[in-house]
Amino acid sequence: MFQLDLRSHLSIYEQVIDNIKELIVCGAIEADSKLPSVRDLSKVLAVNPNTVQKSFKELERQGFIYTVAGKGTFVCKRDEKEVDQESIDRVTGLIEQNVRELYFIGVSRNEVEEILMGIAKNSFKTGGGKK
Amino acid sequence: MFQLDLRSHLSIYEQVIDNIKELIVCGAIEADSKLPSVRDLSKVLAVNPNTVQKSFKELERQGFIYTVAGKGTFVCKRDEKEVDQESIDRVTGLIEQNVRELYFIGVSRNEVEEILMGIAKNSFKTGGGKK
Amino acid sequence: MFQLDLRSHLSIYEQVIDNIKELIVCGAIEADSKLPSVRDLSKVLAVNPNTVQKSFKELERQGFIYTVAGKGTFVCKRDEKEVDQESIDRVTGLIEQNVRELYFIGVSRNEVEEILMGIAKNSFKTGGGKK
Amino acid sequence: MFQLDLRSHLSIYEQVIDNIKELIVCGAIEADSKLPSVRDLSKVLAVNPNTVQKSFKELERQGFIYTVAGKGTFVCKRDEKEVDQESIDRVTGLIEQNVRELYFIGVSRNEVEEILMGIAKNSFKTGGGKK
DNA sequence: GTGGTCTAGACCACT
DNA sequence: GTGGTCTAGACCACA
Repeated sequence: MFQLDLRSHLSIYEQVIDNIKELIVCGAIEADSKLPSVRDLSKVLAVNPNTVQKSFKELERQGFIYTVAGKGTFVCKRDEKEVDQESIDRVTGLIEQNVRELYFIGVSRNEVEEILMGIAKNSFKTGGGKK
Repeated sequence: MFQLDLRSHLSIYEQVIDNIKELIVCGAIEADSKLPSVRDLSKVLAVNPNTVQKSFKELERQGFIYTVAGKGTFVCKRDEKEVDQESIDRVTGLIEQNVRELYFIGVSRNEVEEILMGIAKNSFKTGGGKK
Repeated sequence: MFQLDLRSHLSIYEQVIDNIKELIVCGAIEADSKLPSVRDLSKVLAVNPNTVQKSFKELERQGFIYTVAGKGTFVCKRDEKEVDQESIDRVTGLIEQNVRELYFIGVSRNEVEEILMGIAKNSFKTGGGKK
Repeated sequence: MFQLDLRSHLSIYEQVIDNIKELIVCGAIEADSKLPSVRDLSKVLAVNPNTVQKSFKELERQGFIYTVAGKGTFVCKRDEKEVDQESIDRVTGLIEQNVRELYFIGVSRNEVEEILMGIAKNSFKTGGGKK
């Protein structure tokens, strides 16, 4: 499914969150399809089940998955979620942070703008938009 | 010079790094000018000198400052840092991921574009650019 | 009769209890009228008969229904349930606690009053009252 | 500080959340004062430190406390929090649930209204309002 | 078999 | 000493 980077400064459960989120967001996992069980995924990743569960809990809190007791964990449909300002702010903050990092690296203002405009256009092709 | 947010979940030494980077990148501290000493800065910020020392070490490793034994710590010229295409690609990838997440959350294409334009402009004000 | 929310974090047998209670309290099911059998209801709801059985047991324990061996399960008359002051005090205390939390969150007095008025009216429509 | 009810159907970490929240909301713990450490509280309550930490994490998420790494956990000032619609909805939902329970117990509509109005007035005296 | 909770430890970074 | 993370188990209710 994906691999963990044990040397990363991100904790394991954060990596699990990011990886699953990416799989969901880019459409690699279909809506309402079942995720691997906590136990199975923990075995595959060779980590403790509690760690995986912590990730699942957070993913549910953020509205990416839902759990059905005794059945498993499933991917949310996009349409079912109302646009959540908190999430928008959170992600916008992450982008700002990354843009600052671009400046730190030494990218000029114009280049940053080009990068952002490029992303706005390309990501639309793959990620789609509301209308 | 700047203020720390003790409540932030970023550790103090990371905040020190980020703040000094910010000051350097936006030009508030000129190239080759001297930074406050570890002892002075630790007093101003009311933190342990070890914490400041750790931040300076990391800033030096990242090529933002250099130390002259017995003299102090100084800011590197921007040109001395070569623009690292690999880093740019990595960060650009992260931003793309975040933008996909925005689409998934339900943000429309136009809104995403507005957000990106807003960041491009605001981050320039505070984060500065190469030219 | 009613619908289950498999995604709810309330267990199914609790949902069955709540829904039947609701139907009884608002008068949708008359006193002494017969409830669907465990088997029938479990088919309609597409759940395990044991789950429905468990709900009926609990509803009987709480005094909402009674069973006649070989005949079926029936709804108790409202008057047969005595109003329990202790329970009222307990639940009232919980509501007071919630209201304090609203104030702490920063809701103004007027808004709290509006919220309470709204609940008093809406819950009557669906939840019903004694007379 | 408070006591746990091991026979309650609420899990331990939920009881810890509710108890601490109540202490904060009714003003028993002053703003910016330090809560017992995770380890200490876990000893007092005779539960596992992880259980207490789980409660603290959720309390922080809901905006009642904040943590300072290496220092401890502290109570948020009310003024620092912007009114959070999500929290209002959550608490309003809890009140609705309790009101339904009142109807179930057999309280008449008029009595429920009286109870709610009484709470609105009394809780204002102790809990205070925004203006 | 599923997720949810909990225990009794451990190690880490930070203050 | 503080919170944050993680492990390797265990038990529970539920389906």
